[in-house]
Amino acid sequence: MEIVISNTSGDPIYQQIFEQISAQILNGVLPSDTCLPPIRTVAKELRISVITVKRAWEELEHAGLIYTMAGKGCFVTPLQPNALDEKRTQLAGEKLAKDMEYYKTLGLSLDEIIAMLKKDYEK
Amino acid sequence: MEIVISNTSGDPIYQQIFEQISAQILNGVLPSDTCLPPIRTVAKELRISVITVKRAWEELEHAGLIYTMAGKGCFVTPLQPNALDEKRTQLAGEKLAKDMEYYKTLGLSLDEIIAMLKKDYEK
Amino acid sequence: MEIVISNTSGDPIYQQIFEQISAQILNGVLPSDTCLPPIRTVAKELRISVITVKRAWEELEHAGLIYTMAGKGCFVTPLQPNALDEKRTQLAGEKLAKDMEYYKTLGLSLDEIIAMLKKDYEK
Amino acid sequence: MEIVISNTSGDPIYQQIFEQISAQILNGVLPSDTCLPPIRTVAKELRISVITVKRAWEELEHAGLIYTMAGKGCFVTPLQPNALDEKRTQLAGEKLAKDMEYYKTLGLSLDEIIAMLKKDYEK
DNA sequence: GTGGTCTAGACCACC
DNA sequence: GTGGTCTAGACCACG
Repeated sequence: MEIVISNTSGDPIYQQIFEQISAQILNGVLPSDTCLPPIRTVAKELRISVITVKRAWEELEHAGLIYTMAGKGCFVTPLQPNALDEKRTQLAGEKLAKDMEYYKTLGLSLDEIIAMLKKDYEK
Repeated sequence: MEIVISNTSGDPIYQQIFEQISAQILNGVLPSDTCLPPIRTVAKELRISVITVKRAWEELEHAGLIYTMAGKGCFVTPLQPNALDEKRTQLAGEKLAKDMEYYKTLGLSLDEIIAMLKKDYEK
Repeated sequence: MEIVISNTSGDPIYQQIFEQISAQILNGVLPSDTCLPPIRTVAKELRISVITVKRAWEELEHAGLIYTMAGKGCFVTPLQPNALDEKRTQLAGEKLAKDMEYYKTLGLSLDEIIAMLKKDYEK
Repeated sequence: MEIVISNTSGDPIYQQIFEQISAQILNGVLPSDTCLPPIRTVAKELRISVITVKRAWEELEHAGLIYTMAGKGCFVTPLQPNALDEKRTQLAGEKLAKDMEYYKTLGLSLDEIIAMLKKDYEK
């Protein structure tokens, strides 16, 4: 399990953690019922507050990606492969739909967008 | 000149204004040397604070899209068509590059992204 | 707007606040776009931490019952009457379904439950 | 004697056990002086800690539903049928009274509650 | 002035 | 040992 925090990105730390963990769950790196490391351990390793990690864990639980057993730890929710796929495209879809509006008001054509996309994807 | 503000989007108001005006400049709706309306007028019409409009204008000036003549008003910066295009793709490109990272960590393939893109674009 | 906190109930404070405010929104006591009092004010009045109030507000926002405008305050989300009704019965329904299981394992008949219900309702 | 544990319900394990055993005692499935299995056996079968089972047994004893004979085991307390009934309605009544408050603050009418109740009961 | 985030440190319940 | 809750106090962004 790997987490990288950027202090310059502007996004809140708990959200960066959420995005990275959720991605790892959704693309199968963290399989069902995997036990996440204790929040205090993560906090120490990342040199951030326990509260901040907990906040990220809460968002994950709220999104239905992990479940908590008091006194034991937090675990990856068992999800059917198609449920995983659904969540994955849903998460990406929301972001993409929001950005599309902006691209369109900028007057970019669909082809222009796709061209830029391909260029970026290879990096 | 049209601006629509959403209270529920979560984005700060000044940024919503910036995005909409900049888009109108970059896609040619607002041609070179067009005089923008006084910030007090805009503030009244949108029922928001003058400070907020000022902040948006500042961002526009900082981006080199408008220039201010003290006592006279704010005007659209004259730009060569290719300069316009460059800024346009630059702005879109920054956003797109940032989002791409997320799509990739989610494990989406290029084809999947393009498919979703096409679907959204038609709406 | 009235909030009563019980330290003996065992339920966390933020949840008590959430339940009371959500109830007031759902039964129409707090109409659309009502501005909630600042979290610091509520915290002072209830003699609890700002964080605890904020936590309750977050849950309300997550439930789609209020929306936040940074720098201005928090407001009741405008909802169609039927949407209100739907949320209301949904919230109650979840709790009720959970309890029903227990009543059934206790071997209570439907009539027994209804009888107790009527007796309690009048209090 | 059957016990089912849910890791996702959020309720503590010892409480889940308590609710299920107490229900079985109160509705007569476990008659007077029945000997409960040793806590170590239960712990093994459910793959949980002995401490957790012990905790549930303690709650049962505290509720007057079982009694312990050191070195011999735990047994169901002999209760008159009407005493059983009393405890049963008392347990259910406490829960129901608590929930009623919430339903009422949500503005649900008695008829609405009963309607939902009937619908749920059949499931 | 408002809310948004992060911190450090404490106490409790559960296992 | 684990997570759950609450506290007080700080800094920043928005309006």
